[in-house]
Amino acid sequence: MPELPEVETIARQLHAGLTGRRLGALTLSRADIVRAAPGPLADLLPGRGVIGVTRRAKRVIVALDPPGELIFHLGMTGRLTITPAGAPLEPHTHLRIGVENGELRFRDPRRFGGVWLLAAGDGATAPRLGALGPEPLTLRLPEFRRILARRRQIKALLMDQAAIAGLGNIYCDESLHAARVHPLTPACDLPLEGARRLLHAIKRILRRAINHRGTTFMDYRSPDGQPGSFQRLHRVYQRDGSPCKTCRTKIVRMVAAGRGTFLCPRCQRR
DNA sequence: CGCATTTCCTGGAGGC
DNA sequence: TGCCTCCAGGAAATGC
Repeated sequence: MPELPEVETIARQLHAGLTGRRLGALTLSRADIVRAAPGPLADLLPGRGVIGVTRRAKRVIVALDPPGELIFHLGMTGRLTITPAGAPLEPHTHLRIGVENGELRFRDPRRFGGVWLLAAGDGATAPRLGALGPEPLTLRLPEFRRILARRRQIKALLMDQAAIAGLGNIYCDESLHAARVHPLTPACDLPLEGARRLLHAIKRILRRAINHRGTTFMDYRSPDGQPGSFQRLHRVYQRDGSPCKTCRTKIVRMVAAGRGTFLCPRCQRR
């Protein structure tokens, strides 16, 4: 499940592998993964150059010349790889684009992900590419406090991409535990010190996860095929029944914001 | 407004 | 071994 650190890892590798290359032949095996485009990708992409690859929230953005943006959202099981030409085709490969050193491939078994081709700057209004809140890594405390100023469960708020963009279930739970905040706490009930702790925890955990190339539980691999390793440093996610690494109390699982949610009932009191 | 539920989709896990 | 059912979840839509 690619969240911000995984998408950052993917974008960095694609940037290294694609920048300065020209896009070639295109094969689209499942048309419905293209969520928005001004016309057929096969007419619009081949021949264009790649200026660079960046990340915004959980999206991979390929900047094109002539100008435009090819955006990938990976959903749950989406994977982007740069594959040698002629490598065996893996199941659920929906899109292939030739590049000089091989092929950019987009796979996504569950198809929660998708592809957008946009004129530069059109990102905010495209269908199924909803508005995004600020990036957590550069968020400052006063703005974070404004975001928190609502009577809404803190977990639901952190998961809402329109409030803060890029956190998903894993890093949300890990951050709440590190900051000792219960997931059901109304956001506006967090005192100044709690908000400061939570923001610092979010940033620290995201940075450390990026350094570990993200978390791999099942599907996630970066474009070079390697798994991440941050799962070894998880303190609550998927650890229900195991002792809290801080206080030895058993980690419990509950449902919050419609998602499996892991917490330490002692470290994270209501 | 906020929260829960449903929808999309497949592979993996567990039951029998 | 082989079915069957259930369930995970990012994000949007729907219902209360």
